Amino acid sequence: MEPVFDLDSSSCDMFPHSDVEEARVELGQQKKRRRGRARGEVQVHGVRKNRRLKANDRERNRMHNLNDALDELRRVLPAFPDETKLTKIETLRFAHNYIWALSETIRIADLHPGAPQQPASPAWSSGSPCSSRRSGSSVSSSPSYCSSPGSSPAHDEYSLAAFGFGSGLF
DNA sequence: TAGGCCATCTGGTCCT
DNA sequence: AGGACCAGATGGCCTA
Repeated sequence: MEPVFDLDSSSCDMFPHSDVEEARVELGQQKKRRRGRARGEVQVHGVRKNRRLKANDRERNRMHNLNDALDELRRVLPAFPDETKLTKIETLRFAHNYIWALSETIRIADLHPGAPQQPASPAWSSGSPCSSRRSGSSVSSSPSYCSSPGSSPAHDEYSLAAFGFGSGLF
């Protein structure tokens, strides 16, 4: 039922256009092969096709910008030695927890000006957010992640666990 | 091989 | 009218 188009071959002549080929070459140069739904699955012609191709281009750029922003976010988050890159959802959740933990640090410092403070950026000596993330349990279903706006990621302790360390990421 | 993650395409909707 | 944003669909890559 589903039309099959081989994107890596030139057998798809639904869009036998040079701009398509250029995009393919460009993407290839960018180390990423074109993936996902085959272009030309839905027939579009003339001006409409042109608009579609431009819209695809913009959408691609938009997603690239979004990914760049995510990379920026990964860079300012505490790094993990020899760790693989956080996934998108992990990055967002970790950032959420991290911000919360920093806020807590400030709050506690305000409450107890003289007391020694936990470092805002603890040394990641043990555990990692990724060590368990690909081992069975889904990140998105992790029980320790709190998505409700008013509550904290970890209510009863301020520790690495607050960042999602230890028992799964979040 | 199944499941997770991701890039891309696509059409719809909203905004300028 | 055209661009931005969004969600669904699709299929490739990778790991357990």
